[in-house]
Amino acid sequence: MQNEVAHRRLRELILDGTYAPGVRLTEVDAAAALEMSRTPVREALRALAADGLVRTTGRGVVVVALDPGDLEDAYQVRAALEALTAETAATRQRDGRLAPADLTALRTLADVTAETTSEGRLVEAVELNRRFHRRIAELAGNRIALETLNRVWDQIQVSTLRSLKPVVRHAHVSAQHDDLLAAITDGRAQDAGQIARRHVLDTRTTARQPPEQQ
Amino acid sequence: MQNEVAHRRLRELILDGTYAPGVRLTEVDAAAALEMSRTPVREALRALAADGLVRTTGRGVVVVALDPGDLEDAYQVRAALEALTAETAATRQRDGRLAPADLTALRTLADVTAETTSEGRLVEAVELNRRFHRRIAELAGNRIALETLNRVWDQIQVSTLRSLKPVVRHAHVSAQHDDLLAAITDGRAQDAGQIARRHVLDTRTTARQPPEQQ
DNA sequence: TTTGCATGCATTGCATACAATGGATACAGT
DNA sequence: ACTGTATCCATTGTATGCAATGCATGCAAA
Repeated sequence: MQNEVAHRRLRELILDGTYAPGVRLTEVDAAAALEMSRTPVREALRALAADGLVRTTGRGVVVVALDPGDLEDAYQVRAALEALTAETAATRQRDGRLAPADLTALRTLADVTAETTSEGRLVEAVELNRRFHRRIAELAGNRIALETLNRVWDQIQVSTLRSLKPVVRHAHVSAQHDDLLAAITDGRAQDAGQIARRHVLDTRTTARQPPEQQ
Repeated sequence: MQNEVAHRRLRELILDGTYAPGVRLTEVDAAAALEMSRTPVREALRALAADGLVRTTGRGVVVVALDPGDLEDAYQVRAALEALTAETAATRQRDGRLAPADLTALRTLADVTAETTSEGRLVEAVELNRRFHRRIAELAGNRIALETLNRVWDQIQVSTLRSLKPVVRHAHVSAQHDDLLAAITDGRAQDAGQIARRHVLDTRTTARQPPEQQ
């Protein structure tokens, strides 16, 4: 199905910054770029709007960036949900419903993320960091929370990508990851939730406003 | 725009139970029912899928109902987010950023909801209850949280509508509403969050599985 | 110079024709 | 009877034409 292809490809292009916030996309342009007719592209643009990644104006769609207030709100939502997933994952661990392999994989992911971050490979670090957090949500086994978090992560990512800079206190970030992992491993559910919330709020960045381009 | 009309009308029909979970909808049927061509209807169906209200099979869309596990997950997400919005609303009240009129309106809404519930007018009660909770989220002023909650509310509503029954402990529910309102009015943010979470989890119901119809 | 207005044009909204797909059904062979 | 297979048909997927919309541009009038 070409509309799914279009949706996936356009989403990639937005999340990796190729289409920056403020950039305008018309159906015909996107159709030409993806070499398909307007119909599937049109549906893909609608889907991106539902994802909150673009805003439809009367005149094509525009890649969104959250204003600083909305971005703060998004972090609050993310913190609440990641506290939930961390707590749930820890509970499942305590009840013996997590495979040991899951935790070692998470351990590895945390290590690789720390290394990549400390070396300043920013784009990779963003991707790995997201995978670490997603993995925890997956371990919680809450499908609704995972889907919701995916939306929020997307919106935060597109809004902060332009202002990527070396993580200043990367040792702090890595330590929080370690603490979180330890709490989950020990099945300390409440701790895990609180650490996750604290961590998300500590990594808040502010958005740069998008230039209303084209 | 007809696609918006189609989206709105189909959403209504699903949320009020006219199209029950498990019912299959084809593009042509829906187009005929709404008296428009397939194109806008098709977009509306896609939007409903993005809302999580229908699931697209290769053969038309099917009105979803969450299975018991997913429904439980949805309540967990709802509890986490309503804790956030209640806490935020209370904080704003404490900081004097809420208008007194907002709180009296909420007070009235709580009273009407209690009355309707105690009289067993179920459909109205569902609507009023949702408005009460939505109003609090609006007072929190967190747009992202409100949008996210709307999705979760929709999914819970469509999954529980078939099993509506008189609220057994309606006095308990009303008392929790009153407690929540009091905590917000007093600006007791942490209390408000905890009461909201407790309340949501106390009102959990279990879903009846949809018949795979037609 | 500025404001109002008309006109053109880019772009989306909608309808419809046609292609592709995949599930159901009927039939043949064992 | 049972299984495999060919065929049909319902339904969606895609392309494209035409209508509607609204923004931008230029021109005229004050």
